[in-house]
Amino acid sequence: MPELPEVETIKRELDKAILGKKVVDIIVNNAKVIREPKKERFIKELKNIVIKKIIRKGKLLIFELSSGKDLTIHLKMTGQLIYPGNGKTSRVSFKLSDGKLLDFNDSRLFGELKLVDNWQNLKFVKELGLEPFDLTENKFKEMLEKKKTKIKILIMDQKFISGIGNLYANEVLFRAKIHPQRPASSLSGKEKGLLLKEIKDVLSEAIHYKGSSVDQYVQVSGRPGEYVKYHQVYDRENEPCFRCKGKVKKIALGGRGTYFCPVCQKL
DNA sequence: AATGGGACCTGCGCGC
DNA sequence: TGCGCGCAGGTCCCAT
Repeated sequence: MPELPEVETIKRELDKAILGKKVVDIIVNNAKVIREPKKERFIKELKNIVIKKIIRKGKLLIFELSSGKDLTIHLKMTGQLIYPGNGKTSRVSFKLSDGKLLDFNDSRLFGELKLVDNWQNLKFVKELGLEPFDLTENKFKEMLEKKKTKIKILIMDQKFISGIGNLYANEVLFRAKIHPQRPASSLSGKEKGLLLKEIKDVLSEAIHYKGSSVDQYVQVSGRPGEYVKYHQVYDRENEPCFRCKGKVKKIALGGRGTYFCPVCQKL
């Protein structure tokens, strides 16, 4: 499931691979992933435009185009961007001016491609919380103060803070020794500070290792990301905690698999 | 207001 | 072996 580190990895690779290139053709194998406008207009308005700039906001990728419009890409759970692609399993392929394909793969069809006038006007973007790296300790403490929500649910809320999904939420809380069901406002000042530090540290490390290849995520090159090796709790139910040798526990929280060490992370 | 559940989807792994 | 089922989780939507 691509979260901030995976999308950032993709963004950096795309900067090197396709920036400044022209889209010369669009091959649509499944129109469902094109959310707006309709397929015909999407193709027409993308043809012969140049990719001027690539931006990441939370888990969203944005291509700013020479036409003045923007192409936004949300990978959701199983989206992949592959370059150079072969077009074989793609939902949509973009043929570029270098003759190569940029493939958008997405087995589950949750992903979203949108061609919009201005990405900043998207509701999703307007409501998006701050980037973790833009947060100061004081600001973060203030944000947590009145929130009674369970801390894990809160840090996965894209309106609260952008970029953290289920995998990294589990990892971050383990490292900060905070139980996922703690009410956000119950954290001490020290815990809040440590939580923000671990959010930044874990995300930075994951970017360094080019993301976590669980499920379908791969880099643009098709290679896996290496951060899985460093996971402490995610997908480790009943395996020993690396810190205390207790057993990693799995519970459901907000319908999502939640992994933690009940010894290290007290309620 | 905040929380919980379902919907959207497909592929995989499990149990029988 | 093969089939059917449950589960995986990002986001939106609806009900309570």
